[in-house]
Amino acid sequence: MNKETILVIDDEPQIRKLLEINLETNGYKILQADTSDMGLRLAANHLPDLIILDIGLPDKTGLELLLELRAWFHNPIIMLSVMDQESAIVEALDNGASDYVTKPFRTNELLARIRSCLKRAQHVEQNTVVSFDNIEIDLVARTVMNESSLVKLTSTEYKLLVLFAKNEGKVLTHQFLLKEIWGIGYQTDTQYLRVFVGTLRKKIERNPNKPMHIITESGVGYRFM
Amino acid sequence: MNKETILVIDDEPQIRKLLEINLETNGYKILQADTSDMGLRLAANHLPDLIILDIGLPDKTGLELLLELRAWFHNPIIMLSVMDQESAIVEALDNGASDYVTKPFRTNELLARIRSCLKRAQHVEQNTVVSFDNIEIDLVARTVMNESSLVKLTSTEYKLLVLFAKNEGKVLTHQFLLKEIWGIGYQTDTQYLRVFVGTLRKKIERNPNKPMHIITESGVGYRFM
DNA sequence: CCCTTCTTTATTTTTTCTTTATATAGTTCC
DNA sequence: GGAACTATATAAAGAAAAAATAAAGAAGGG
Repeated sequence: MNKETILVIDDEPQIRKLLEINLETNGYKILQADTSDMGLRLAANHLPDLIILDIGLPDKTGLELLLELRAWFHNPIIMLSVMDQESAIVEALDNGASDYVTKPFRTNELLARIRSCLKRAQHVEQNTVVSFDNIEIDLVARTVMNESSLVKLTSTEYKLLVLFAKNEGKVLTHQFLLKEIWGIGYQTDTQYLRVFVGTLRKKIERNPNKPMHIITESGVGYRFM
Repeated sequence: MNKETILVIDDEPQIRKLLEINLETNGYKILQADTSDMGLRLAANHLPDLIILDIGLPDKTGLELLLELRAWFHNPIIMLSVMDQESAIVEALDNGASDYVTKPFRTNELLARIRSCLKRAQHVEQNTVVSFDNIEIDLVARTVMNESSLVKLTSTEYKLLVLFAKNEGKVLTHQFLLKEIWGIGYQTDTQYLRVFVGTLRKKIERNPNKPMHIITESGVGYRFM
């Protein structure tokens, strides 16, 4: 799984260092900014999964930056502040902050709040469905539909189909396919491919004798359309 | 617009009164419970938009109740507690609490956190009863019916079935299932799964030899339909 | 101590993979 | 264009892997 990226916007180096150590040991990738300008630029360029934003910045108030970010940035933003002033908390939360933590904060609590925010954000994630004409592959559910009816594929057949789908239009050589599915050392077993391409065609082609999706490139390999 | 309903579960009458006044003047409809049993019942019957849950209840710890609620209740739950212990906060947040506020709390901050939670909750439809063909799972009562007769499941079987039901249609890998039910470190004990899937099938499938609900995905895992 | 549930082991059954044989299609070269 | 060759497709059998089942032993709770 990919590391989640967290952007820390804070002008105090010791806070940044503290967060850097703690976040990195917990498996996050971390970006740092000490001004709101730099923070905005980093956020736009890297689209972090979460932003930790200090309210007291030199060039702009954290609240202003929060509003600018919220115009387009929809991932969680956790506000950080020495101010334990209720009105600041209320204002931040009402303007789109996902959470508000006052300094000095407890590391484990902050980490738990980060996890909580990230979990919530992830929930909205949609299914990744790839379709080609009559075929529909749902990579999350790991299902394949042919003319809207569920196709039963073995694990090798599924792997092969996904590999084809990910390289739509390209010619994939026998060597490449064999290496990807069976690993190195099987690169001469072209017959495997013929058998599996055969069964795949039976399962997903409208007319397996006249394949429209898995095209043979004689002497080279196959191409998926 | 309809008034949003908030359920307060707390055994201290003065806290409930305080919340009642503040929430009602802010336009919320409020329900009150002073025990976890009553809280659970009210939650199931009224499906409130948000729950405020005190961690120190007479009959059950707030964390236990949180876990029971989270089996089926997906709207925000804000934990309330006199305990300012970091481990309690971390535990609550990691087990599905949407936020955690320590007593004595500031009213406006709590209201802001309520607004924040309600804003991001997308009001997903939630059922306390999930059914599939001949199977009916009551997540509140923790009971399962097959052809309208009660099925006796062990706690592990129940957990497995709920996990399946919550991921209908998706292939769940052996690894994932083992991690979710038995925890990390059991990820090679595929045989456990076979045994438990076997007993589950005997209890919920019309014809356990031709399962229609728990489908085997050889080499990968299982899929619930 | 009994009963329920969980864990292990052994055995059978099912599914998938690999291999072989043979038919069919495609290429090359005359 | 057609024979000779090469590459591909298909079918099917045997081997291997995975899954299902049964049942015995262990653990834990009342």
